[in-house]
Amino acid sequence: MELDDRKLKILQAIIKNYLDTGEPVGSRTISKYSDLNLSSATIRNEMADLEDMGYIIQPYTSAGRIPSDKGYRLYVDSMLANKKREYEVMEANLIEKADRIDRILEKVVKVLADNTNYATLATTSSNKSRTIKFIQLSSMEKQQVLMVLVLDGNRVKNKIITVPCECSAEIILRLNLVLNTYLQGLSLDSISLAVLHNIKEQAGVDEAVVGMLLHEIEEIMREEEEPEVYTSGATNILKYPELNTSAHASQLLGSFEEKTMLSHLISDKLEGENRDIQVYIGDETQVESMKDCSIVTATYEIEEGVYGKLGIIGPKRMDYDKVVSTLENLMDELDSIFKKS
Amino acid sequence: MELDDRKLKILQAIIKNYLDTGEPVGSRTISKYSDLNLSSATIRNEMADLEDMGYIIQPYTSAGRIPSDKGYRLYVDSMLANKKREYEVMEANLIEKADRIDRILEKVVKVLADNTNYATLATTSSNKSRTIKFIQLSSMEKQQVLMVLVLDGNRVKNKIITVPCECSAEIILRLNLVLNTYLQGLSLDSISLAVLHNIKEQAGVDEAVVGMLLHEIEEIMREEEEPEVYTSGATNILKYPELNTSAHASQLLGSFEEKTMLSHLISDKLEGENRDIQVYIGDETQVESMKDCSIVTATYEIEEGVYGKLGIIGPKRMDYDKVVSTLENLMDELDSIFKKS
DNA sequence: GTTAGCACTCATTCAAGTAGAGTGCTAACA
DNA sequence: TGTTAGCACTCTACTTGAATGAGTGCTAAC
Repeated sequence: MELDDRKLKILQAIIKNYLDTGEPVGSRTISKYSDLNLSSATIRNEMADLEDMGYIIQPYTSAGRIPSDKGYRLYVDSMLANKKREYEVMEANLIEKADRIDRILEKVVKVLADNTNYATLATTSSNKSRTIKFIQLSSMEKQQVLMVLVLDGNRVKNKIITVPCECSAEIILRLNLVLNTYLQGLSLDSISLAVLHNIKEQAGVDEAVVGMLLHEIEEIMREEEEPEVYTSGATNILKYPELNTSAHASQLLGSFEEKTMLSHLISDKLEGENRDIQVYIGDETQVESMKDCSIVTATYEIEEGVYGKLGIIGPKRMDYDKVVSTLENLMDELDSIFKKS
Repeated sequence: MELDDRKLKILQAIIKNYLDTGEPVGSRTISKYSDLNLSSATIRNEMADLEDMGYIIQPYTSAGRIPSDKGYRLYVDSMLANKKREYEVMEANLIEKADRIDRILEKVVKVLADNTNYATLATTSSNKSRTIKFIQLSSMEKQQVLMVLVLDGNRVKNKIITVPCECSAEIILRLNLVLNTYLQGLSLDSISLAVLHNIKEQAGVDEAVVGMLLHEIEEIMREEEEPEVYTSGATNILKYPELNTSAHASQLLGSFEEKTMLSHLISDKLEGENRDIQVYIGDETQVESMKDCSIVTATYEIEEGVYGKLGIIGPKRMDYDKVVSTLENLMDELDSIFKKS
């Protein structure tokens, strides 16, 4: 059997209607509210075909039809194909005051969640190791040293370190010089033993102290390799009855608190793909608890070659059209923000 | 009518039972499972009295009784009175690696949520204005300056500032000196115009730049006055059927994303009280959406005279005993951590 | 003061019945 | 040959009513 034009139109009508109502769609509804001018009987025949072909499902005998994952997939694909980039005005006063990635992303997920009424998340890049832009040690009181580490993308990390001996101003100064000289521009992977050796040699202090500092630097950077996850609007999920069957909802929301799992969710599967928008429907998410959800992800560029992801999680019947265009819009915005900085 | 000993015992039995089951408690249950050796009929008489006195409620004719807010209140008060500080071993490897308040609190709320199975939150102190411990400017590239601000309690804030002109190393050095000299130890309120004047005079740079820096400092400190809120275990709320009526749950969880509201929740009402543990039952929380919840809060000391709060939000029938002892335990722990640092 | 007994109340549960939406199939029609 | 009208059928959702049982209040007896 072939999916001819009429079948396609009927399928689209079914999906559109289902997206609106969340209820199974009957033949009469389509016959009445579409511009096909066909009787319900004809629609029924076609629907039977569409069901045979796997695009729609009948939850039980004599109920209307709902789209299957395959049906959604077709719909989404055709939508992505002739997307007409209709820009919405989004209150994107993001740039102001948002001087650091974490602030920006916090705001982005919030804006996104408010705009779409779905759950949203954003991750910073993983895998790609960050490089050191700048290190600054300052002696605080007694044996405490404040270390500030600026990584590329202006990610600032700081840590207060208690060192075994008191450090004079000169020592701190020297350490700053040495550390910056040798480490600037390096990523964790590219710090060689030779570099470490040089640092220790030229630091002019107790090797234990230097070792400690280096250890902390390593730790901070390792930490940074774990992508951070920002979420918002998790409770939006409760708004969709089909996801709000306490068993699922609770599990789903739970996973929003366990952020590590989420980061895998949207990072893993996108490795190496192009930076377009991706849509995962139902089982395609590969996560049991999300089998009734869809995930839409987008990639943005933090810095030359360093990517982060945005994700939206909602019911399968999410408003793909709006989500995609919102994401596209935001993605461009983010790109330009990061390129500027 | 008087609340004699027997009535009290019956009330306690009712509450205990209700805490366990979440179901209304009947007279027969009490007669059977308490050591009072009274028939159900007698219990019924007493229960009628207790109801008249407002300690228990009958949800509908011929249902068992459930404790009223007033009943809970009595129970909690008597419990707090003869509390025997039974320490539980809590996996409090908090101290390690947690060198900054935010990390500690993040961990605390998580541990607390895992231990109690309720939703938890922690706020840093508000109102009490923080003081500047240390300022460090560093010139990054071009016209960007990294400002690191250490406040009391070792709260480290940083911001990258784009200044209108390039700053030489000497200028930065001088600015550091001047800013630290004049601002160290001051809170936002105690920075006088005279101080500002002195700084501008001695900075030796374009007044615009100094103004900008001061402005940023002010902003950071203002930001810091807004207490930050850390939450965890929000979804635990879904575990309690009486809170999981979609209407409420959704609103309740929603307020967990709106952290500002939460901070008021546990900060406002405690101003000026002693630092004991406080319990708010039902309407006492003063929040409509929490009228079926109880909140238990505890105060910990970040630094001499600076307090933060911990809060646990659960159903009215929460295990007050456990919650209180867990909080007490944790509170001491926190106090000692912060005193050490 | 305590208890046994009894009538009464009311939520909950289950089964049966009804309404309605929707289908599949067949026969008629253009 | 494709389309449509009509009809019997299916299945869910909703309503109704009866049975159940937990629990009470009241009264009278101990």
